[in-house]
Amino acid sequence: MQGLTRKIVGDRWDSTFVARLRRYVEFSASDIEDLRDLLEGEQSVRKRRDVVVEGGSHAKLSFVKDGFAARYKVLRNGKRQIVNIIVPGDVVGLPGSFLDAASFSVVALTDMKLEVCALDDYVALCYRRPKFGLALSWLAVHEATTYAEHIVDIGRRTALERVAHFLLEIHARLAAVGRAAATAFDLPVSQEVMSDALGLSVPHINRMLAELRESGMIALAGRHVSFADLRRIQQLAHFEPARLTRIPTPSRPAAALVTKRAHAVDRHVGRA
Amino acid sequence: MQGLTRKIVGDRWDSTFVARLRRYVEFSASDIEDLRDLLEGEQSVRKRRDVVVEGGSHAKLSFVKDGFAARYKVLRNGKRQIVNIIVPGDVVGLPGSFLDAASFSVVALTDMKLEVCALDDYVALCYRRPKFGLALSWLAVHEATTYAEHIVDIGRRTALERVAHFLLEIHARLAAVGRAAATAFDLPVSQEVMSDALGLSVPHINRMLAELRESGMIALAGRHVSFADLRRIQQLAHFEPARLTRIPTPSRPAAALVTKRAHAVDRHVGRA
DNA sequence: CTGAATTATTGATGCAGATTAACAAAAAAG
DNA sequence: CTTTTTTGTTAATCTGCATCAATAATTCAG
Repeated sequence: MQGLTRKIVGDRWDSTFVARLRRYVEFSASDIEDLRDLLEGEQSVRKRRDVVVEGGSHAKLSFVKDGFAARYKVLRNGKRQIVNIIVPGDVVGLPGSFLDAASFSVVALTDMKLEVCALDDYVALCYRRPKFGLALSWLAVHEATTYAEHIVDIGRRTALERVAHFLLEIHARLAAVGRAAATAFDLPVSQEVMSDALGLSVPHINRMLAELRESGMIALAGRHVSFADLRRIQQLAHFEPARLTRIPTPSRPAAALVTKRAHAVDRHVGRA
Repeated sequence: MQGLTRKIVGDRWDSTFVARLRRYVEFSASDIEDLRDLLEGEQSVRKRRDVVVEGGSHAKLSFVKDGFAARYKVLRNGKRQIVNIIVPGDVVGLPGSFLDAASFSVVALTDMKLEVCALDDYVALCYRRPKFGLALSWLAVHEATTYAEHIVDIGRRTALERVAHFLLEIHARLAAVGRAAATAFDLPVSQEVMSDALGLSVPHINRMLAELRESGMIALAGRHVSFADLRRIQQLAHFEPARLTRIPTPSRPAAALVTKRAHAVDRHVGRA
């Protein structure tokens, strides 16, 4: 059952997603082999179509090889909130697989290429190679952190700061998987999408972009964004890149379990 | 190394947190034993103090036995955004353990009791019992989903809806761990905290609470909240409880890995 | 190449919610 | 019980951004 899969999958499938997983843990060649065997082949999704992630036992995990998507929710009043922009190297299907009702949907913002595997199979792999379970945890935590930053964005930043922060965040995420230059990138996203991601109206997004342009912080050529002065815009946006640690390797197999006394934490109050 | 730990920990430590983990996977008595052995003892944190989660290899996971906390970030302009309210049964230390710099902090909103274990030890346990790695993934995904809902809240709901949704969400989370009645609960949280969680000003929170009271949706007695008409307020808030699925058990040890053809997804567009 | 559909841009108007400032009511501290 | 600190409540004013509306510029489909 190996040869077949590998042939369909091709030889350099591992680029984006394995690179992503390797940010969290070290994987051996045989680990990667095992993962590769789970893949059911490449899927394409057209721009504007939903990326389907059936619930229950048919649930799938999809690794984004190429293209952009957005996870969103539509309220009864018709407003849409985009919760996350999905970029190459991301995994689609995590929340979807875990919740009965798909309370969130995912649309392709561009044509996409996905590598799909069944959640059940991935879980089985985790039992054989626990490393993958941990990698999944890290991935999920990383995603949660992205969401957390998004909350700060929407909750307490001004419109201008939000837009700036949004651009910087996407840039950083693309750069992390080698899809962006040092100070520029392509953002295949309309202003309407940005407005739904940032909780602003389209006209206002437009004005803020204009302001960033006029103040010389960014340059726009179609949907190519470049940062004129990275420092300055980072400062404006209160942006700080997330530096994540890797999963501790089990060097000491079942580490010394020293029992410690319970003690009160003694630190200062948490307000500024 | 067992007996000692167990004595300190006490006999019914498992109530809240194990109940929480059991929402995701089935655990045997011996699984629980192993987890228990990791615990370093109970910690107390006083109201208004930071819950410390050292980074790097000293990272700790803390299981909240009792009390409330808030994960937050303070911007340079002095504004604070609370990203998540932490309730009994939650785990503190996930993002903190994974990121180098503690970009978020956690304050105790009330006096708290925590059960602490070293992240390294938990990781080691995951290698021995992969189930725990998966449980951690589910926990993290669940948390991410909570965050996602919070983004929708702040991004696209009116102030009134936000406050209503906030109350309903906390209520649901408390009810899930047996800390709330069917239509009432205690919310040990000041209006300032609510304002920082919901991205609103304190006076406005106050008005919205008053409005909910006047319209007969809630009753407030000090910090005891009760819902007069659950349906109505749920409707107002666009609230739908999250129903999560459990981790598929590896019934078929290394499930049949059938290779499937790559095929394009064919569904309709994702807008309303 | 041409009309249709998105997407971007700009302006005028209104309102939701911020801000500021008191003051009342509770807790907490002493 | 008194003082201090924290929390809640209310009101007056101001503003950032939504909303609505119209037009230009693109992109897409045939």
